[in-house]
Amino acid sequence: MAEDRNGVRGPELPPRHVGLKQLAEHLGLSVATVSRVLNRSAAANRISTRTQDLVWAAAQAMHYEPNHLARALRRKKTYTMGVMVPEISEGYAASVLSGIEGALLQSGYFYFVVSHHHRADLLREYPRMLLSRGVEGLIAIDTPLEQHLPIPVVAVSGHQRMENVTNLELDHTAAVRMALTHLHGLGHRRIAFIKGQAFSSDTHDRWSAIEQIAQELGVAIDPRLCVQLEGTEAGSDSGYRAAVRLLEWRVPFTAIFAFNDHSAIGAIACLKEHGLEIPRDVSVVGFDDIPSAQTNHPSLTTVRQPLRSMGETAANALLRYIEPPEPPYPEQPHPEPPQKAHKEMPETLIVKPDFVIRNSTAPASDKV
Amino acid sequence: MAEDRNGVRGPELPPRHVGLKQLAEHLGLSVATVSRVLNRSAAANRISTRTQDLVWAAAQAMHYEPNHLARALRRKKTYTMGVMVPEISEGYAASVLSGIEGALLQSGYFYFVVSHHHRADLLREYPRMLLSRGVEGLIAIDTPLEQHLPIPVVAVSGHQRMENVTNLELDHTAAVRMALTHLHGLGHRRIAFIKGQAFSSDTHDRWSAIEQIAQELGVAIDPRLCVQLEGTEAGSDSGYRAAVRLLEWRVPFTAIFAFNDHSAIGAIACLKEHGLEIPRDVSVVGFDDIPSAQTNHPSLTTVRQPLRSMGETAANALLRYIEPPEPPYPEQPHPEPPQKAHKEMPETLIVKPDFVIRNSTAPASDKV
DNA sequence: ACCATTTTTGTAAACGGTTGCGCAGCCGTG
DNA sequence: CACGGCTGCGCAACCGTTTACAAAAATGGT
Repeated sequence: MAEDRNGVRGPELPPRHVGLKQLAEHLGLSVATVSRVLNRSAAANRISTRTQDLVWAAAQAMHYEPNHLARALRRKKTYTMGVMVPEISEGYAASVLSGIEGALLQSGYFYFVVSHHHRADLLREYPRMLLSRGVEGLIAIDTPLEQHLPIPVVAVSGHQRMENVTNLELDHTAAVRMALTHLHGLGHRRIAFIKGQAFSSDTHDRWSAIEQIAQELGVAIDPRLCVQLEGTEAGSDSGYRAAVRLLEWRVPFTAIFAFNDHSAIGAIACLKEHGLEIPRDVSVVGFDDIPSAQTNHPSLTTVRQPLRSMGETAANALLRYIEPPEPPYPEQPHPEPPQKAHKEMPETLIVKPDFVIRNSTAPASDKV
Repeated sequence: MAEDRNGVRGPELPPRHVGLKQLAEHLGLSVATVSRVLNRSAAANRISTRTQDLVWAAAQAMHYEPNHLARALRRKKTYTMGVMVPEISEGYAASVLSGIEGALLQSGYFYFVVSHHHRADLLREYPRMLLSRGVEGLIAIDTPLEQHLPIPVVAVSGHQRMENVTNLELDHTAAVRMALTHLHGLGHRRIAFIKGQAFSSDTHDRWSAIEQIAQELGVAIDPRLCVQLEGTEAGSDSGYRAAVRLLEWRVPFTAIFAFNDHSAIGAIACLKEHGLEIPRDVSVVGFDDIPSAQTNHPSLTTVRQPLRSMGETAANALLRYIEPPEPPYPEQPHPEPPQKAHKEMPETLIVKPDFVIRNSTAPASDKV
């Protein structure tokens, strides 16, 4: 790796990698000067314009790239965030990630992604490893936080109130109101519910909202029409199995409100196999609006979580909290006092869902 | 951020963050000794067992976590990789990512993900930024490489032969052979093709394979039955539009071989709207086997790319190339010579596809 | 021509670890 | 008792940058 520092094979032409040292040497200047110029440091006004130009030119010519590690070590600023997700492949996390990525890279931040698979040891270890690597903030997606962390955290779909963490939550009440109002308006009164797995952080809040809104609308919640998802994988199978259990009770219902689109799709598959037609016999409402929601047959009426923009929001919230005053250039001769170090972290950020009506819901029938 | 190094508010109890320095001080030892013990460095045999125990105990007690940046700077080893993808959300990349993640983290590596969106400037900048951050290797997913990089690269679905890069390719010939043999066996002779976008690195190779296999099977390729995907977004819309163009030609066909599942799903939606039934009137074969392939209606017969395992393979190939001899512990008193620094990088790694037959294909009809 | 400034640049100490080398003791031996 | 070798550890340089401080050079005033 470091075998030919002085070019073993060729006549010593371009150094393996130029550092400030090489640059300075080549220019006949000190590293300090070069560094100051390249950083547009405050003290750079005091350096002659001629020298500055020379430095820039040389930097270009020699393809100087600062060593981020050294810089981060010295400045105590890594421009790096950590992101924890249950797993990557699963659509939900990927969409949020994509939003995070957009916002972070735009601000010059990179990020590490780690996926615990709800494994307790990883949930404990990863935050420490990330800290050790100097992340300045953490975004936890659908991930339970254990210890208090010495850096700001934004928890997407998180619910625990802790110091230093901002929870970014969907407005479940609004979401559920839209869904149930829709069903209620179509005449549905006997509604079955597929609850989320216990480990999913949204499960509890969503259910509370359901209880509240159901009461508002005067819709009874029949315990025999409630099933809970089982298993830890993300596919639609668990929704299928949930529907099987629902049918076994033989309690009639005209609609299902599923915990997410995956389970809705699974449930629909199951109902169809049992000779029921969707939405004629049973209406189904999903949640999330994953891509397959619109390609499914029938296409899914569902509550849309604006996942991408939730990711952006999370990242931006974190950035706001971390970033020192000046964005890229501190040019402006601000006469104001240097501004508070960083904004306060709000305890909760609420994001509004959308409701998209497709073909899996229709007026209630009495078939089932 | 560093305001209360000595605990402004409380009586100086636990230092903000313990470093080797604090540890050593507390133990009455030199940082050198502590470092050697904690690293199980070769020179640690020479340190008394008693001291070692003390060091470990103190490290535990004081929650010492080494600063990864400092360590990386000195050792010139960052345990970090870079991953470039077109975009994250799109299923393909996400699945591969998940495989990469598994393999890398298992080996103690973290990774940065960046997504160029086929933007030329990003394709140029990102590799440099990643280098600057000290990544030891790069995985490029469906991403054209421009410059030669001074680190090993594995290109998933990459095709350019360059120094330092290993291409991880699907065996397109095998894939196409399975798909076309299947259709041919069902009696299909007039087969339409949806080609990939020009920027997708698989497009060209896959098409070559199609030409080859079609000839082998004696299936004619009618230019009027070939359309190319347009647009840069990943959804199924472009497949829909492709099917529209296909129908406009009014040249009869009994099957479609789509470039990927997304476009297959879009095409199916379009055909259905035009009163065609799948697979009775037209059979459709997809490619990739994304999750919606099995929940789609009808479920998709498709070529499966083992995306997750391709990610794993890519990561492991990179690791094999980078890792110095010893995995975690160099315990064994190897008498052999210290082994070649690293394995040669093969030019290409081929991965075999699977073929999964579902409900979007059936014997040829003459309806269209 | 000389001193007080004001430019312009250099010196060196960090940042938090790793590591080559060497210095004390202690032991056994001739 | 002098000497060589081992054991157990510390000194100090180094990784590539940033930055407080100071020095050198240039400028201006008298």
